[in-house]
Amino acid sequence: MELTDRKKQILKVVVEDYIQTAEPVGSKAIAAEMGGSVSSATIRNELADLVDMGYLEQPHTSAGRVPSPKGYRLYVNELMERQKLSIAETEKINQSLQLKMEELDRVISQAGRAVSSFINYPAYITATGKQKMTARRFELLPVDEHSCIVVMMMGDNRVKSQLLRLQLKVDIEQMPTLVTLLNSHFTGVSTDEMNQRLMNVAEQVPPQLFLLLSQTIAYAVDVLEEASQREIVTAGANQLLKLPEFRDADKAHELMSFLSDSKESLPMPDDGPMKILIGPENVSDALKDTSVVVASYDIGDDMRGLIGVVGPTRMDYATVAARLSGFADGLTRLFGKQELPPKEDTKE
Amino acid sequence: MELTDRKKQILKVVVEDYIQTAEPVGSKAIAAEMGGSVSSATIRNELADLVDMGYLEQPHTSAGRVPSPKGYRLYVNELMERQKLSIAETEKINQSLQLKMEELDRVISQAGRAVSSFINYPAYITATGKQKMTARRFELLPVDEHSCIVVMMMGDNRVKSQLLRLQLKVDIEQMPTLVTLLNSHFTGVSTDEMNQRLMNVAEQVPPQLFLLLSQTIAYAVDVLEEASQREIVTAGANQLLKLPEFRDADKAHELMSFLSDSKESLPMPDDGPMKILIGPENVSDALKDTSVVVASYDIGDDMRGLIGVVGPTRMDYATVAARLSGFADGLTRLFGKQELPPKEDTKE
DNA sequence: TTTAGCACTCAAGGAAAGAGAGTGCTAAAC
DNA sequence: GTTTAGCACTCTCTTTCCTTGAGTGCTAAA
Repeated sequence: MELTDRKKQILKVVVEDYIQTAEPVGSKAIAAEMGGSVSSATIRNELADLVDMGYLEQPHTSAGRVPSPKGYRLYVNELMERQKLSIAETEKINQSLQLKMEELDRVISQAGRAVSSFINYPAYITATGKQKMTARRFELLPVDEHSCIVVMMMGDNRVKSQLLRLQLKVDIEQMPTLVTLLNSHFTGVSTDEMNQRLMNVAEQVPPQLFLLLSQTIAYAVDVLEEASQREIVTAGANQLLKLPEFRDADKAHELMSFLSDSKESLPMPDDGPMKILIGPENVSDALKDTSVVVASYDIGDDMRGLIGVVGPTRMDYATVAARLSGFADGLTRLFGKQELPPKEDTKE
Repeated sequence: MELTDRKKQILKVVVEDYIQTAEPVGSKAIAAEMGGSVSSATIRNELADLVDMGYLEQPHTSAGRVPSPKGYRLYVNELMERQKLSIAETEKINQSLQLKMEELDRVISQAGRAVSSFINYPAYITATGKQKMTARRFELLPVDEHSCIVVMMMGDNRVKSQLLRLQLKVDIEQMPTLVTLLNSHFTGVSTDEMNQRLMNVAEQVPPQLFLLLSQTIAYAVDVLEEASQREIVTAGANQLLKLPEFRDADKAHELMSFLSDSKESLPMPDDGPMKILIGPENVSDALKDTSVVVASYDIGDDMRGLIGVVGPTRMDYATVAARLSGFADGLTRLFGKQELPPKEDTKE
């Protein structure tokens, strides 16, 4: 059977109507929406065809039609009109991204909340480095006999620091030696390699310095490993409860638990600026009845973030896609503008 | 009318039964649970009295009895047997607090999740300084001509640092002057005062240094203000959906939105190690039908944290109280052990 | 003061009936 | 061949009514 233009148009109407009302769409309503150029009986014939072809489903014999995942897919690929954001909306997005440039994590979690509250679905957000994070530079600042501050600059120019308590007193004069050693042997290499090298220099360094050295490396390894593992933040899960498809507490609970406990299995496509996954296209079982829209944004050169929203398959794809890519652009701009000064290597 | 011992015992049975089943408790069940020493008819008489006295309520004429807030209050104050944690439970709590001592924020949010998942109710957690945070020491590390790292140690010995981009080139030789200035004029004072002093020194400092100085102070003010404002983390809101009193999506949504949006109005008592607020004893409207149990824990000398759980008035107060104080103790121990080295002032 | 007995109340659950939305099919019209 | 009007049919949803059963309140006796 052929998918005529009229069939497509009807499909479009069904999808858009159903997205709004969450109620099966009847032939009469479709006829009305199409301007009365054809009668409801004609529509009925077409609808029957569309059901046969798998684009629509019928909850029961005497109900209207509901789009199938295949129907949504066609809609998203061909029928949907790409929406443009209104100036007001763009304005609002940018406003909600007027974040002080603090720590990356914090910015991200705030952005996640902003996305969720603007799109009205639960959102998740993450920043992932394309490669393992390494240290670029170390510095030790003596505080007193018992403690010193370790400062580490990472590959992405973020700086982390902490107070270290010294187990053994260390002569302040020896600090520079240690810093030189740190910067020459422990920068630009993986955490495994750092541990390795620590072992290697063990004998060349006086014991009380070695203790401090290994504390420093332990700290560095911790921070680096945490930084290179993607942290996923979710926000706005409670938005689900407003949707008719999640009025059932069990369903809502299942999805919300998934969102808060098993974030790792949320879709993380590694290509393209935006991806839409409809119902069964999702791998995770918990998402089989939901759709996910994910967009990516850039953080400097070698990092990349993802923002996604999760909603019912009956999702307003056009609006969500438009807004989400608005946010992605906003974040790209945000990071491009303020962070990551020119990347000259500064190892001495 | 007098509150005889038997009445109290009956009240206790009603509360404990209702806590478990969430169903109104009938006279027959109570009689059975009391060992058959009295008949259900006698219980009925007593129940009628307890209703008159306001300790119990009757959903409708022919239903069993349900504790009123006043009844819960009496139960919590007098009747409840303080539970001790089993060794296994203590073990489990300590295990879940085996957190690497990273940034305070991160520890706290992880602890919040642990609390929630161990107690099975939504939890909130916060760390609040008793006083405004101040800077204790500054350091500037030149990176290259365009940037330097600012390191600041705060009053609680936490260290924060960030890369600053310089608008104007700064002579490296001049840095020490600036550091001395920072440490002599901008440590130990409020952020307002810092801004004030910045204005005062404006004329005594060469312009290109002043720019860097003001960037540094701006960063410091940001960090300090953020550190002294209580951040409240909530976790496990989805636990609500398992409870029969929140099967209704609207109710659940209302409370969950409150928990995620208006955290500031969660109960934050400033005295005593533990506080239990039952139903209408809560100030916030959104919590009028729920109970809150809050415990406090210590972080070093001048900071103090709060963990609370939110649940239905029908909450297993004995267990929750025991577990929560187990967590509070665990956190106190955690912070006492690792953080905050001896507090000698190290300003030069 | 306690208890047995009994009539009474009320929510919850199920069956039956009616309403309404929408379909599928047929036969006529274009 | 396609479109349309007409009509019987199907199925859900809502309402109503009835039944059931847990639990009470009251009375009178122990």
